[in-house]
Amino acid sequence: MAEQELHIYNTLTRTKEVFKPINPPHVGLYVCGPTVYGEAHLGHARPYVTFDVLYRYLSNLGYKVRYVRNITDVGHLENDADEGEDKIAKKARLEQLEPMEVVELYTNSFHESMRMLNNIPPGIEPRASGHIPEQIEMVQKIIDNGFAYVSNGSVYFDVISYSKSNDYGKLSGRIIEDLIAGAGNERRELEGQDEKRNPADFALWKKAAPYHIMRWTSPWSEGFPGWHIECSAMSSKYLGETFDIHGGGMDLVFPHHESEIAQSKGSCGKAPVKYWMHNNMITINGRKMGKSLGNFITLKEFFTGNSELLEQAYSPMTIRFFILQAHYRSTLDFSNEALRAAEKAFKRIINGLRALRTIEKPDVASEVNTELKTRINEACQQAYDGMNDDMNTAVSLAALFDLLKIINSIKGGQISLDTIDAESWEKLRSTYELFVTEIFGLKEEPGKTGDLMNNLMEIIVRDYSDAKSRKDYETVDRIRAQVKKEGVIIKDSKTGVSWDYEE
RNA sequence: GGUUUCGUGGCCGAGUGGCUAGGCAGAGGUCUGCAAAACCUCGUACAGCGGUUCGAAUCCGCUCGAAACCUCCA
Repeated sequence: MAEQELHIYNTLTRTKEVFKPINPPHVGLYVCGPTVYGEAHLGHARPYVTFDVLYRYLSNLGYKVRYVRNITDVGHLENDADEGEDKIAKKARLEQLEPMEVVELYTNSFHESMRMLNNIPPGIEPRASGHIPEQIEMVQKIIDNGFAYVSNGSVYFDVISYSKSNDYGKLSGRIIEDLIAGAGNERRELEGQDEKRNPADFALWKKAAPYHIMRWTSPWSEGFPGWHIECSAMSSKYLGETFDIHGGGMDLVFPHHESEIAQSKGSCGKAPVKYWMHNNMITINGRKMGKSLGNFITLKEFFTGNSELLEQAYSPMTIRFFILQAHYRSTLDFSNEALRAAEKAFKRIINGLRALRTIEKPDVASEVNTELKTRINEACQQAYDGMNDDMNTAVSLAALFDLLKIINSIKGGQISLDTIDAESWEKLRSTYELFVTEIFGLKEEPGKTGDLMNNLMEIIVRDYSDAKSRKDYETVDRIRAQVKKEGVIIKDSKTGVSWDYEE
């Protein structure tokens, strides 16, 4: 059915490329995970939903995907403060908790949010703190190769030395001379700046200041790993020196991913990644939602509605759908109105799924409607075309809405099943089911459709239907009014009676 | 200051040389004991000004506006 190849936009080449795995059918996928020093917010949901859909789609295409997403629990320097201080250590002091307590708290919370968003857990979720030896080993290799130097117990990557034989700045489109000069911009004087040979150099290992809590022994000092080395060390450990896809937010392109490339090439001489994929930001009032801007809304707040910026609670599936409605490389603007629209649209899609599952298709079609057949074929094709064109979920979703109209028309009696041939019906059914549940990962909201509820409603709906066929409208109205009190709506249609939760 | 990106109808959001995106909201209609749902119809939108072209929302230039990165950041 998917007769087109998957194209993905590669930040490295700034073009859409045909996706060809290095060792098919295996695919290595690495996504930068969270730094667990705070609650995950809406902005965090974007890459994890985006790359979850990629993971699901690749798997569906038959690839064996190894999906690795790290947990950053080592903490990095905080540069917006007066002093350099470990993020996790700082939070620990403020809350009177052990650093690893903070790490556990927010890691668990993160996992809970991911589970609610129906993201499939990565196959491997390595923690930076559990891979200190690998990071030290990699730093040593870079030193041995002459691309790093030790200065006062810290180790820095030597950008100038590296640039003589490599293109530092290729991924982010930066010009090395500008970086080396470090002039023109309003860079602040950062701690340790005087230890560097050049402002563009970045830390591979930092000697711990006395107040720094998280520290490990290394050949150079008691300290902690630099800002970018964990991803390099862990991705190469689990996916090999060169792997297929590396994903993350656009804000990580420089310096994080640029430095990952440099570290890998500096240690083993190979470029680490074939396809770099970056999702765009979620904005609020036109500005990036971010920790440092203080304009973020946590996922938990969305789920509970407990925020002054929110007019109501929004379910995890609403959030997921909201993200899917835009292309991942576009900015996506948050607003209550947009969320409410996503909520209603999601509901329609999921109701369509429920309807679809109740439709029984007779084996024979009396008179086939060729126009309808074409419409089904085109919509199904468009669903795949959208995904194949750099994962354009917005286009695929539009195709699903076209299929949804057909499903609802069948259910509502406007289209007769007799006019659809068996093959087209099966295509419609399987495509809709596959895209909604498997590829987009949308599902009925948990707790809303327990078996008990379904069974009880079955009884009630039967009485309702009986009363209706007797034209006992007094009973009909009474039943409807009673269930409405419990937040359930009974809906009549030509093909039967169904029920749903009230808005 | 440097680099890059963007500006689409009331809102969100695809598209990127000629062909209806889609969703939400709104208007009208069909169906219906009523209601809800569903279905059908309706919006001639592409920041502004020039240019290229038979033809531009889509390419080029300028103007205006916004954002991201250059510092931890999804």
